[in-house]
Amino acid sequence: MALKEAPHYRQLYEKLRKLIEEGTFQRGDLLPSENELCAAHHLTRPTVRKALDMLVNDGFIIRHQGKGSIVQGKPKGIGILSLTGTTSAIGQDHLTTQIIVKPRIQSWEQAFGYEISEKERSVGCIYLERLRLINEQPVFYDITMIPNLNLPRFTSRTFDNRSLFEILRKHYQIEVKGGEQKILAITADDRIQQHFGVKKNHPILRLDRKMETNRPDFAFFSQIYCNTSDYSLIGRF
Amino acid sequence: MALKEAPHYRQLYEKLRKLIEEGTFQRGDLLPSENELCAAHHLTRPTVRKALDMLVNDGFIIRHQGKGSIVQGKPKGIGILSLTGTTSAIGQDHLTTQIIVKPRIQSWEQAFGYEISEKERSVGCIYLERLRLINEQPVFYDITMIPNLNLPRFTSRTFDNRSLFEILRKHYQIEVKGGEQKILAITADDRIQQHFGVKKNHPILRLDRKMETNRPDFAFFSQIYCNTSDYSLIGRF
DNA sequence: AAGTTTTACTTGTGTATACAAGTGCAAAGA
DNA sequence: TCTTTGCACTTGTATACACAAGTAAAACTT
Repeated sequence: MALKEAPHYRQLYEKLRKLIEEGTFQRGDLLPSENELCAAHHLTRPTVRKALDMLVNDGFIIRHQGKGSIVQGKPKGIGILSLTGTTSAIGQDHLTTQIIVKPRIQSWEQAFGYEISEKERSVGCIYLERLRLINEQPVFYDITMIPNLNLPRFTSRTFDNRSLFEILRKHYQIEVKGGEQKILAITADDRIQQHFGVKKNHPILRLDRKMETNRPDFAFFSQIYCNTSDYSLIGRF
Repeated sequence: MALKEAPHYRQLYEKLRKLIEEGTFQRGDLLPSENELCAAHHLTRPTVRKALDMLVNDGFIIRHQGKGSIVQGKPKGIGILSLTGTTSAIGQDHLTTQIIVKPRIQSWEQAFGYEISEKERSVGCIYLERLRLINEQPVFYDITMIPNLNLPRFTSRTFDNRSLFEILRKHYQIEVKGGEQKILAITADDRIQQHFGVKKNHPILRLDRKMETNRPDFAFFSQIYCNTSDYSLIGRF
């Protein structure tokens, strides 16, 4: 069962996306024109335009008629983790991750209010808890549950420096395409108070999320507690 | 200065969107096939597909190869977190709006932490405050600031039943295409305590948003307080 | 030198066509 | 009767082309 090759427009999208993420194209740069991309990749304009449309949708570029495609840079926050704080931009340097509960396989009946299928229930889930610190200050506490389906060696991987999304992308070709989320404000309970070092009644943001992926029947779930007193969440919609 | 007609794919998108919003097409229904839409509207498939692509992006339909375009209904509970505006959140029946500060023109220097241009500053902004209730229970309090640019008769319009987004769409052909937001959890201050009828230290969700529109240099701003104790925000990302 | 027009680029919209690939059902076969 | 095949439908991908419309700079005119 050979993997079918991705369509051309998707391949081009991936290439360009990578070039932007790696910084070859910087914010404010002009992408090669559509016709140049056509020639370079032996494609026709509608195909090239489809790839560019995807980049627009994902916030990597904007286009101006008569001018060209202008690079915006990596979109901030498609999976939460972009923040803005009193201290300005946060490079990944200042972000550290502590694994509170190492990835382990366990049973589950549901996931943060989201229903799971019979199959997902029967295979169990990969469960982990992480604490994220920015400048040594705890900001996120997240609990993740992933159906234990075709993820070899997952529990033995390291999560220290990379985001979960990136690991899924690189090693398993799983791309988060979107999802559903509930957001609410709560007060910290005992456990969260401890992790965040805050007092009773401290306001905390909670996100319950279902992440949908490029695999049609594969989704996973997270519950995330955020201390937003110094770093608020930012994102695009 | 005649208004230029919208492109065909956009017109078709509007038509289909309306049919879905009005309930002519219900969740689970199949839309007419692409070829049928071509014949009915005298368009070619690429044009029709572009309209359908937009409906997919906005969550109104999904498509299955070999089957057809399946109506999803109005994008879910989203309200605040997607482009459709708050009125589609619950079903308009249970949602009422009280205008706390009627739309008025006033000066501004900035908008909830977002920078504004010199021109925007000089023309002033349309300012309004609204309280939204779900089943007679106050849930949202929002402050909106809109640059006072080419919006005739705006301050005299009624906001009772329609969302702000819809008014901008219908009367000014302004469509919110996306935006940026900051989300944080806070505790209710005196004013919010009063509006929501909650105690001190009650956790409240606050969103500071910049809304970008189809007009390149036109954006507006909202700050939204949400009492999420009974209704949590639902959204897609 | 300053203003205007032209020109050569860019992206935006739209048509016409072809074939691939998934779905569901009806007809033909065992 | 049950299974398989085939067909008619659907959406997915891709080519090739044409013209509209916005942008910027070169070329021309005054």
